[in-house]
Amino acid sequence: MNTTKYNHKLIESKWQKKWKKDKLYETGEDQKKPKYYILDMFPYPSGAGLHVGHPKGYIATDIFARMKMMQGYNVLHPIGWDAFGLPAENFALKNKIHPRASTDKNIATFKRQLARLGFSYDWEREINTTDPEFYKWTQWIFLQMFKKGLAYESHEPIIWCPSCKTGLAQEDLEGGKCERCGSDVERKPMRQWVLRITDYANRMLNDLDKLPDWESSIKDMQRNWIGKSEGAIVKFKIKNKKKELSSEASELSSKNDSFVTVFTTRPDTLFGATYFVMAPEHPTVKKITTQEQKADVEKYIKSVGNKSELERTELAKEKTGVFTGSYAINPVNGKEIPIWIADYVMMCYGTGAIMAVPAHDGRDWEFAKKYGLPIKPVVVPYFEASRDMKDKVREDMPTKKRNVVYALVKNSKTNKFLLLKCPEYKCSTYVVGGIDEGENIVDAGKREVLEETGYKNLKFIKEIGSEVHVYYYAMHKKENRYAVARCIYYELENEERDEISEEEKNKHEAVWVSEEDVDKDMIYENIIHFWKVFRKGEECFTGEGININSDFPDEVLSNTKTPGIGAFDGSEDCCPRREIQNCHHVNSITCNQNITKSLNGLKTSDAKEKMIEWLEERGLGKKAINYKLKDWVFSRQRYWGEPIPIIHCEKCGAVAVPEEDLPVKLPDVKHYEPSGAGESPLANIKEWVNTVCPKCGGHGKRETNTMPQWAGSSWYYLRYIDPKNNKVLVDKKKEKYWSPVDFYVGGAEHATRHLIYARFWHKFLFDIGAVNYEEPFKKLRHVGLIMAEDGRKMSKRWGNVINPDDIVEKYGADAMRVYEMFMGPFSQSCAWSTNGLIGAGKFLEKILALRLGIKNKELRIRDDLNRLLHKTVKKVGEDIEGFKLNTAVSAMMILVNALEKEKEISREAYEKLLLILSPFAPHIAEELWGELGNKESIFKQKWPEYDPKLIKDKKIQLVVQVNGKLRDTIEVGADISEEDAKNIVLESEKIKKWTKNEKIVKIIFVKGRLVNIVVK
RNA sequence: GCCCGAGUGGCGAAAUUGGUAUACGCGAGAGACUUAAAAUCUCUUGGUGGCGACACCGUGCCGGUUCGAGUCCGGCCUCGGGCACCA
Repeated sequence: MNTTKYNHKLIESKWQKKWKKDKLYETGEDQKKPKYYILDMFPYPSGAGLHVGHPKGYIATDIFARMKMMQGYNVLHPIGWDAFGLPAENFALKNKIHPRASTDKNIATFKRQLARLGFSYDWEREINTTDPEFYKWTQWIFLQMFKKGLAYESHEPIIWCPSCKTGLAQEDLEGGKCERCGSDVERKPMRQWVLRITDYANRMLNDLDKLPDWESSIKDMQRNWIGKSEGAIVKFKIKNKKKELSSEASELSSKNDSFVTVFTTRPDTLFGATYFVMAPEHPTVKKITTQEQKADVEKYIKSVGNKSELERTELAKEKTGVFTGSYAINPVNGKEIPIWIADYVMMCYGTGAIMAVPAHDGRDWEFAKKYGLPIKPVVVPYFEASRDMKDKVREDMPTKKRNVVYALVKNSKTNKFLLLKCPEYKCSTYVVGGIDEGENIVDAGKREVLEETGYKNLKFIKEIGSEVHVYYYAMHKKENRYAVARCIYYELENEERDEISEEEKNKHEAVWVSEEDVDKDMIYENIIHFWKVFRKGEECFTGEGININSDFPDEVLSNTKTPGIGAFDGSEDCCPRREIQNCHHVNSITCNQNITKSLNGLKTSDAKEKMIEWLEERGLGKKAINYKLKDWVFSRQRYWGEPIPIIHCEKCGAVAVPEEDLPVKLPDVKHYEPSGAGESPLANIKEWVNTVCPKCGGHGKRETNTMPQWAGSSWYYLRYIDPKNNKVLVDKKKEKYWSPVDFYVGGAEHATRHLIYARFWHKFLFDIGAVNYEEPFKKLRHVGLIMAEDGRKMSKRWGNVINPDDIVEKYGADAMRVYEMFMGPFSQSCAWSTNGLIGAGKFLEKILALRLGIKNKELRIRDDLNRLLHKTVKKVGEDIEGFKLNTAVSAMMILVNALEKEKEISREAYEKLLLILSPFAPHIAEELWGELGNKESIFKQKWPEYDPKLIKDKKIQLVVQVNGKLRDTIEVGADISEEDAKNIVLESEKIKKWTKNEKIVKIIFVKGRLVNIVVK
């Protein structure tokens, strides 16, 4: 190589062959060395092959892995194939080839494409989820779950994709449609296997806090997905309905009444429950609908059934519903409230029924307004003076309760509002005053306006919102005030006005303010609150506050005939959903002997607690936690997946395939199209299906459903550690050394599926003692997409796909690697730019050209250049560690630009440059390294070190500011003292210009950085 | 509606976490080499004013804290991602 142009094809293939031959990237097993396990989310080998966006993450991990190798770690950096599942099967169906054949072909393509980029994967550890030796262990894990009761059969309606002809999990939906084909999905009752992931919901949620090196956005997404809500379940008695409705006669249900249970996060608002709503599919609906309402209800249920899932959620703007004719009894006040059905209540969340509190829930409010249902406020906003202010409540002072009126007055002629400006507090308020004993609030407001502003003629318009409570310390009265404030809105009839007293004049000034400026100088939240309510119109109050209207009536308190806690027996009409019935998370509050008679005056959090206590004492409800996360629907009625290792026997039921019989191999079939009848194509292979029951030896039939695409990926990272072990899924000693994955990199789209499933399986494996750690992935980073040059996603549809093969062919693997790292922050999505790629190529060519200036004999490197070299070594190392690969590249560019200006450069400097470049551009670095006469691979070298002493600048540009504005920079010694700096700075002509006529107030000195002269 | 994240030149983006805003790269313009083009090299490149040194403005918008704000606080606007009638 003599020119600056280099033949990338030649050197890339040369070194790829050599590295392979020398087994350079074989994983070390010397457990005395520190280990580093760096993992990419393994690819799904689709038929389309790779585009340039796919390898971005692999390039980054490869750089990281190579640096760790050079730093002396045992590095595990494996790759494999996630190849079961719908996409592969649909591809095979479309192209009329067997999925086995198409999958093998796709893998070969992917492998070839990846190999060209020169990755340091240890191919000895390659895995493939469709390999029976691999999925044997996927099946084994399923069996362990089955044995622990975590895998169970269910017949509940599930999401069904009519186009893919299979059941799906909640996670397989995207915007209410099938994530694979975009079809509208249906609900279909069918037999299915389900994994009890909800049992792990709380642990998965809490343990997120143990993962400081995960991106917080992904943790937030998981928290959101798990969706924990704390609250209570409450039983509502159905009026005039006896237990004969119940399908089962429980010995605990000695009472004859029938109940419906709701879940609520706001038990404190139970007194405001003025009606009751069930989901249209709720099993109890049929039983409680009265004869008169039957026709309406049936018609409504039918109309809801015709709506797709999507219409019902996203597009349903207006709420609809219908009265069932029955009433429920509100347990806290004995009131009869109508039971409606409405499709804004979902069968799939909570208990499928709600208590409606229109005063404090937006949806209930909307519904109540539409259907004229009563709205009863039971919580009011509460404000306490904030901590820093002088009016903070004082424990040592008495408290006086007062009823207060806020008078909001508008002059319609000028469209302005009357406010009082208080100079003392630098704020404005409405006219505010106490209501005298026996005085009407409207009159009180008028009186106050007259006294404080002199305006005589006001017309009452309406009251704004409901009352608010304010607690503060009244300085002038030396007492705490608990004010119950209401706001009355008046309009000015005419501008007739009395003189007001001098005293009032001094306190505040009456001003008229336009609508936009009303809240400008308002500082008290309680004052602002009413203004917001006034402007937005009537809205329900969903926040926290103080309870009102919440007295337990005597007849309810004295009623001893309340049902016991035993009524939570899970009987169907009580609570049809398992999550609630068998809720493990219930904590009983210890019984309180004092009878609670009212929740009035309690803050929301206290009111919740008290209410739960009250309900629990009477067996009317209990504390409960609900999750959005649903159990994982785990069976697919399709061919291309791991067979579920279960045998059905008429006598013994579902029986596990004995472990020694694993794997249950996926049989070869001619026709693998899904039937659509809710059976997998495997059902047609009689000789495979019919078998012997392992338990009784009688006739058994194999389970014909297969596992979903996400099964293998839920544990594959463990198999890399010990890929050929045929005794256990992973040797526990090896696992202890290599686990957890130190660094995991992949797409953010896996935040709520793969990463939730894998954490679930891992925790299960931990529980059964198969692995050593509770969490699989220590550090997680997500890779940003590469968009096409036109800013759209790369897709066949737009014809904007760039194939890495073409890029490698034309510009070389190294240029592509450097460019993809340089294009922007790793996790951010970014558009491809061919010009940018060419720029990266130029950078490599510059390095190539530099070698012509190398002097082999001793060459003293200039101090400033040497400093830059060491700084760059430091920065590149730290940036790789912090995954700031774009700035690592830019740092190297800066160094190269500086070296380029030199006529001669030292061999040592050049070698250091090559060492830090090598993870990014392994082929060219290895080639140049060899060209210098080195016999051993550059990747066997030690990562270069920098000298911290050398890095320190001797001279700095001292920034000189006057009043924060840059006026001069002066070169000084880096360790200049404050005294010297000030003296030098004040001598500067440029600075004198700005300071000569001014008075210097003070001088700020920041060591090694700047001087700021403050003048007046 | 709720939960994240982000708004900096013509573009991709930097900024030692409160201390010279726009590093590095791309693009553009001018010049050198060339018969010419490509490639390569050199210079210029936030805006306004000025021949100029220089001055003023400038990190989505408004306000605040500070000697000093792209960075911190409060209130908006816009875009991206996730969830979504979640009771």
